[in-house]
Parts: sequence; C-alpha cells; structure tokens
Amino acid sequence: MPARRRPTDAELAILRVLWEQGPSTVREVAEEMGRESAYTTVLKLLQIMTDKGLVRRDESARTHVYRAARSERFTQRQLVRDLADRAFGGSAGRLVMQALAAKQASPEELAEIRAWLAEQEGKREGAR
Amino acid sequence: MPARRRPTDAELAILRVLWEQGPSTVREVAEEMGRESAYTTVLKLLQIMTDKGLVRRDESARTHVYRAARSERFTQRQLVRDLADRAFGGSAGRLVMQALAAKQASPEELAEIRAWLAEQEGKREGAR
DNA sequence: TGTAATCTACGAATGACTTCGTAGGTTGAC
DNA sequence: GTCAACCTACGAAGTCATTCGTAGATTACA
Repeated sequence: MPARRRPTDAELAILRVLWEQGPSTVREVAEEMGRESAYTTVLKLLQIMTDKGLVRRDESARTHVYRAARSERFTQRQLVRDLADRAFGGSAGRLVMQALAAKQASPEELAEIRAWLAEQEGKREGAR
Repeated sequence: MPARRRPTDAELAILRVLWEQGPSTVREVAEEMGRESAYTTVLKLLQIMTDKGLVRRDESARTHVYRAARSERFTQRQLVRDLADRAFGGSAGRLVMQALAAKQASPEELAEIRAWLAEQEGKREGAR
C-alpha cells in the first residue's frame, strides 16, 4: 500500500470548507474562502483532490458537487498520528502534553478531557 | 514578519537526531539516520537548515559541528500550534481529544496529563 | 438568435523540497 | 612526497504543491 499522504495545506483549507458547509460546488467553496484564491485555483485543487481520493465528485449536473471523502474526525486523527510519529517519537501522550502547554484550552474543553480520562480510569478499574 | 515556516519532513528527521545526540557532525547525523540518505544529502540539508536558522554551525574545526537552534520542546509546541490552526480551528482542546483517541497513551502519560489538569484546576480554584 | 455568464479541462509557470554527483581542498599514513 | 580518505561547497535534476490564464462547451435570457 502506498503510504497514505496527508493533505497539503491548500487541500486542508478546502476540506475544512467542505466539512463545515457540506457538499459544495466550486463556486461555493471559492466564495467561502474569500478572494484569497482565484476560482480556477480552487477548481484545479478540487480536481487534483478528486484524483487523490480526498474528495468525491457528483457529476450528474453540469455544475459538479464535491464532498469530503473522509470525515473531519478521521482526517484529524490521521494528522495527529502523523505528527506524533514525525515529531514525538510516536507518543501521543507527549503530544498531548505539548498541546496543553502550547495553547490554552477552554474550561469546557478541559472538562471534556477530564471526563475522558475519568472514563479511561473507569475502564481500567473494571478490567481488574 | 515573514511567517515562520515549520520544518519540513526531512529537516525534522535531522532535528530529531540532533536533539537526541546533541551537537553532531554531518557524518554522525548521517550514520544515525542509517543508509537511507547519502552523506551529501544530509550535508546539503544541514547547509540549508543553517541558512534558515534551524541549526547553528560551529566552523572552528574543519569538520563542522551542528546543533539545533531551537529546543525540541519549543519546536514541538510550534508544530502543535500549527496543526491546531490548520486542522482544528485553532482549538488545542479538540486536538487533544483527537490525539487521545487516535493513539493509546501509556498509563504513565495519562497520569501525567491528569496531574497537569489537576494543577490547572488548583490554579482556577486559587484565583477565586 | 445572439450575447453574456458560467462551467470544466488543461497547460504552464513558479517555487519549495529532496536527492545526489562532482569538484576541489585538507588531512593523515606510509 | 604521494595517495587514499574525508571534508565542504555547489549545481542540477526530479518531484510535488500552488497558482492562474486560456480555451472550449453549455446555459440563460433579452
């Protein structure tokens, strides 16, 4: 298997629009991305991403509709795993520590993390 | 300011060697990286990295000695912040959640994370 | 019908990343 | 001194990512 490549920066920016807006036309994506990139740039990228399998294209109408091939969550995990491998010796735990130190998480997010950890604790207790 | 670029894959691989081994010669880095890359490839990369300011070079001896310009921790945080911005809408908390879900952290790491969270909790209590 | 708007496809330019060969200088062993 | 081993510097090639212009087809509508 040819080692799955992570989406590039430009590709990721487009994926984020597709995840948020759902299936979209080239124009819809381009609009959302502001006047940063020309219409044909977005088109070209979406064509490339179709070839790579990052998005799926509905060609039933003249104006094609694109949607992300992978869920946001799936892709995020892939990216996190990739970063853990490249920069943290594969350790997700160390990545988490640096993430907590690097950017302030909101109290809600901290609570969510605590809850997750508590759940893990519960599982380990239960496994005894 | 010309937006600091994150180290590329090849550069990161070299930085990891420098962080682990400390200041090293081209040969020492190349040896550690196995026979994957030719000696001159490592040399060229280190020269480029010197220009970029990613490493510092001691030229006092004929055989130059390179060391990472930034600490491992500093660079890791930079990478995490970058990923949070590109793929998580800037939210470190959501990145942490996906990291915890993506790769199993060791019990020791989980304990460390719990300790960090508890410390945060303590600070917030104290701030009342 | 004819004209403007809109769409896709494609080619090409540019720049970054990565690789490695070659050249030329220095060192050390004999 | 000579020769092999080793060092740096540099150029060039190949790939990938990103950008956008142009061309050609289709649609909308006055």
